[in-house]
This record gives sequence, structure tokens and C-alpha cells, in this order.
Amino acid sequence: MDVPLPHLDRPFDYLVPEALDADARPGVRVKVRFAGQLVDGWLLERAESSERPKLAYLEKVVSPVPVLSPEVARLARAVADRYAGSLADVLRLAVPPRHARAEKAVTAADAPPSADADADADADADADADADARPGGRAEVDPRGWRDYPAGPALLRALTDGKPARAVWSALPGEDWADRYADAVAATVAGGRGAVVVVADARDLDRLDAALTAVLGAGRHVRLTAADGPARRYRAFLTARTGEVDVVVGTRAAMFAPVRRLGLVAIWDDGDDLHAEPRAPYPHARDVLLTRAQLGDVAALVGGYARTAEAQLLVETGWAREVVADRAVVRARTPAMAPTGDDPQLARDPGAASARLPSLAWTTARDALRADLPVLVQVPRRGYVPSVACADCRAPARCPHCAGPLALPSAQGTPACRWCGRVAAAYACPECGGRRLRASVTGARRTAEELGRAFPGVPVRTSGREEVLAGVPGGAGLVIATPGAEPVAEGGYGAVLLLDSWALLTRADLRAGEEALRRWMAAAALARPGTAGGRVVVVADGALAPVQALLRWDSAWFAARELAERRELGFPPAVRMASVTGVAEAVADLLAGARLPGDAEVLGPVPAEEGRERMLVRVPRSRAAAMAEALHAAAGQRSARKAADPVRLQVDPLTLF
DNA sequence: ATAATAACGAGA
DNA sequence: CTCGTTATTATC
Repeated sequence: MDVPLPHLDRPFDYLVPEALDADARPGVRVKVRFAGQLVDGWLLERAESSERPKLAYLEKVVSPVPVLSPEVARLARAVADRYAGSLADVLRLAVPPRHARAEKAVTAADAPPSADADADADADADADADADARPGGRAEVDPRGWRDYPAGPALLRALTDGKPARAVWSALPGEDWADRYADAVAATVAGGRGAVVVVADARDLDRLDAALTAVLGAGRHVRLTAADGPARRYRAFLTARTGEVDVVVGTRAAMFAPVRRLGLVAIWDDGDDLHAEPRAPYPHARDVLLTRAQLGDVAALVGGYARTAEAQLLVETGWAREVVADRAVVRARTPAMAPTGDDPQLARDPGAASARLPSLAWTTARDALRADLPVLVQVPRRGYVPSVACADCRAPARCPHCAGPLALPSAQGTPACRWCGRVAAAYACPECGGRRLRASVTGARRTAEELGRAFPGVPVRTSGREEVLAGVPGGAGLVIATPGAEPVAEGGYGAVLLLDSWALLTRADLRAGEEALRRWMAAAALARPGTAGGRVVVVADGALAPVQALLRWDSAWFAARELAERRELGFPPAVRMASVTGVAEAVADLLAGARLPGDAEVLGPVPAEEGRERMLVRVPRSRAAAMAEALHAAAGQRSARKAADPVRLQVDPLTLF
């Protein structure tokens, strides 16, 4: 039943009229009369009989295409249970809205049975894969791309053999991750099975798409992303559902893609917050894919330059094996890295001063440009509240009460603390006594102008929200990019400058360190190895753990540390948390009605957006299912008695404070 | 939205 | 104690 009310989150029985008997197959969309009105629904299964004495008839079969596969139906139920949500909510995410014209086009093309089997076999790789689809005649996928990782070739073999291997992969700097993912998919296809790969954004998708076309040939995979529009999305969905292709790559929208004989689920860069679905019940792509692997004896690949605490947990619990390079290989591939303070000697070098760069950063960039190599400068995303620093000595302005970062809410406002909210009207710098403040975070555009002046005659490109560059040529040039928008440089960057990292690290967020490291590694990975002249300068205190992890290219170490800390503090993923958000009475009402497991802790309230408050419920991971069930049931009770104020339930929310 | 069912209170 | 009215609840 496609109604979001939690107390109606269960199947209902209907009679199938004679006329609809043929079309009424499991997985089709239907319309039924429910409580007097017509509502949409899903036909989950046919049965001979019902416990119910008197049944109404099915009103209509919306379309005879069984868009909901049994595997996805099972997955959706599991995801709903995990996230204390309703099946209907998950199905809304799992099955894209119907597009009648696209449906007609696909089913019409599908009718003449498989005349196109060899039609577009244009590459030898394609021919290989075709031959291998038959059991008995499978060829190995070339494992050379994975040879830098001792466990890599074995992983590919396991994929071809159809074993449910589970890997957490830490990519080397300079690694072409898209090619490696294409290898993994090809290995799976060689074993006669399909794959689902999820990436964070359109740029990553384009890259993976191209890599797959190169390895599998055209027409063997399909891209599924909401950004392509409803018609193309539905079309891609149907192409997969009908079994025409069995490799689906896409953004979050693809995590539920129906794939025939699914053999591999994979996610790249699982720390990117775009992987968290913003609609109820807020599932995370990594968790959906892992659930899928768990339910279906399917292999799983979780990869990134940086490792998340969640991925670390998979390794530590033994659920997955890590696929990492030896330290010697890491050292050989890593660019030369150096931290630099936010600079006391800034003014000494006139060029550096005009670029607002610490002198080490400036000389590093200058040297790379002289060697005719491109330079990448990573600057914080616009839209951040600008942090402020002393205008005289550039010491970061910190709150006198709690030492939190001060911020300027508007250009000419009074600085206020971002942690405790106190207004610092009469701020005086503790270092030099200065009373003037300046914004210490500057957007990409202004940085670009200033850098352009500092290096006259060098072409400057920017890549950010408005325009994201996929790649830049290899010669001398400056590239200013916000995190996530760094273009790939031909041959690698000669220098990568990570600026204004202080803004990243002081974010009042549990994941600030992990996120900073993730962004730095993503940028640093684009530099040449140190042996080929690649250098990275990070403007941050070299003693900080995320900076240490970057310098050593050891995000596994950082993730283990992070996870240990979360265990100590009792934060996810070491425990399972749920947040309950709404007006105070509604939140209290829901929690009062929830039969939470005995060892559940209820924390809060903390104020949330406008008039609402938020409570957190924390349980050990072994009680996760019981907590979700209790909260869902409590939400059901509330909706059954038509409680007015809505309450939002979020399991493992991305931000806790 | 609507029907069933439970709850309630008045009058026999 | 029964009947009719009203609140409540489940909805195939």
C-alpha cells in the first residue's frame, strides 16, 4: 500500500478479478480501493486463499510490467526495518516514478527476443565477456591493475568464481579508481553475474561510465541517476529490470537497481555525504548495498582513497577483508608531503604575501610551475560561514569563553562563536592585542584572482559548484578547486596546496577530522608521486591526527583511531543511534510510547531547527533491530490515533549535533 | 472517507 | 437491562 502511514506498514489481501488475472503478477503496480478511496499499491504476492473473510477486488493493474523484483522487495523490507521506516517510503526510493512513454519504448524494443545479442560487440573485451557468460568457458580478467594490492588479484578471481568476497579497498594515490572498479565489474561479468556500482556525483559517474565502456564495450551496462531526468531514469531502470543489461552504475538512485543474477555491489568514496539519502527513511547507500550483499550472498566492494570509520568496522568485525598496498608501495607512490603553519613569516616573501599563501606553499607552487607542471589549489566550498582571524597577526579568532571558532554572520556583523553562540563584541586578539578582524576563509574566485596576480602569465582555471572541470592539460597552470571538484591533471599535478584547512578541522562536527582527511586525500591523490616531483603542502598543524594520516598516507590508521574514539564516546558506528525530531510534546509522546530495549539510553533534548527539539536514542549494535522496531511501532501508534505534530525518525543520522 | 465496534447514558 | 446515540478505531 503506497501510503506513508507507519501503522499501515503491512500487506493487505485483495481478490483478483478474472480480467486482471494475467497482468496481476507479483511486482506490478496496482490500484485498490482502501477505506473508500483509490490508492496506489504494490502486488507483493499471489495466494490461493486468505485468512480474511471478505475481500475487496483489485481495482486496476497500473502496468503489467513487474517493476518490483522479488530481490528488491526483500531488500526494501530489510532497509525499512533497519531505518525504522515504512516499506512504502523505501519503495518510493527503489522504483523510479513510472514514465509511460519510456515504458512503451523499452517493452516494444524488448518484444523481438534478443536479436541484438552480438549486434554491438565492437570490442574484444565484449566478445570475451560474452563467451564467459556461459559457465565453463570463463576467462580471467587481467589483474594487472590490482597487482599493487596483494589481495587484489584474489579478489578479482573470487568475483569471477561467484564467491561473495567482501573488500574494503584503500586506493593508492594516483590510482585510477574507475579503471579498478571496471576491472572488478568485468571480473564479475566474466563469471556470468551482474553488478551495481554507486558513486557520489555526476563527475565520478562519467568517469566510471567511460572506464566501463572501455572494458566491457558499449551496451553492456547502463547508467542510472536522477540527474538524467525522469524518462531516462525510468528507461535505464527498465533496461536493468528486463535483464537486458546486468550492470548498473549510478548515483544514490542506483542503489536499489534491479539486476539479474547480482554478483557484486560496490561503492566508491563512501565517506561522501551525498551517499546519504535525504528522503525518509534516510538510508545510506553504503548500508543499502551491504544489506543487499548480506541478503543475497553477493560480493561487496567498499573503496576510497580515505577509509571511513564504518568501513573500518567492517574490517575489524571480520565482515570484510582489507585490500591495501604494502607500505613500500605506498611510499613509492605518495607525493612528498609537508605541513606548514598558518604563517608567521608570511610577509617576508612579497609574492607569497600578495597571494595570501604561507611561504612554503608559495615556493612549492612556484617550483612546480617552473618545471612546467600544473598546480592544484584546494579551497573551501563557498557558502561556509566565513571564519575570522586577527587582521594584524592572522591568529585565528577564538571565543574567549569556550575557545570555539568565531564567525561573521554577515559582512559587517558582530562576530559570534560557532560553538556556544556567545557574541564577542569587544574582541581583542590574545596574541597581539589587535582589535580588527578579517575573514580568513576566502572563496575560490577571490583566491583565483589573488593567485593569478602572484603568478603572472600562468593560466588560472577554477572548478567549483557552477562549473566542474573533469580534467586539465599537463603543462604549467593553476587550478583552483573546491573539495570534490578537483579535476584530474594529465600526468598528475606537480604540486597540490591544501589551504584554509583550519576551516575544515574546526567544524563542530563529529566527522570533521575524517572529512578533512577524505578531502585532502582526494586532492593529494591527483599529484604525481614524490619520485616524479609531486609535492603536497597542507596548511595545518602537523601534529594533528588527520594531518599525520595524510602525511603517511595511512587512512586505515586514522579510521581505526576514529572508530576507537567513537567506541569510547558511544557514537556510531560503534553503537546504533536514532534521532527523534519534532516539537517537544510530540517527541516526548513518541518516546513515551516506544517499548525500547532495556539497555537503550535516551539523550537530549538538544534544540533543532525552529521550535523543534531532538532526542537521541542509543543502543548497542546488537539491539539495533529492536530499537528500530520499537520506534517504528511507536510512530505507528501515533499515526493510528492521528497525532497532529509530525516526528522525524532517523537511524544513524549523518550529523549528531 | 466509512463502516465496524466499543463506550456510554438514559429510560424502561 | 436494553436500546439508541456517540466516540473510537481499523480500513483487505
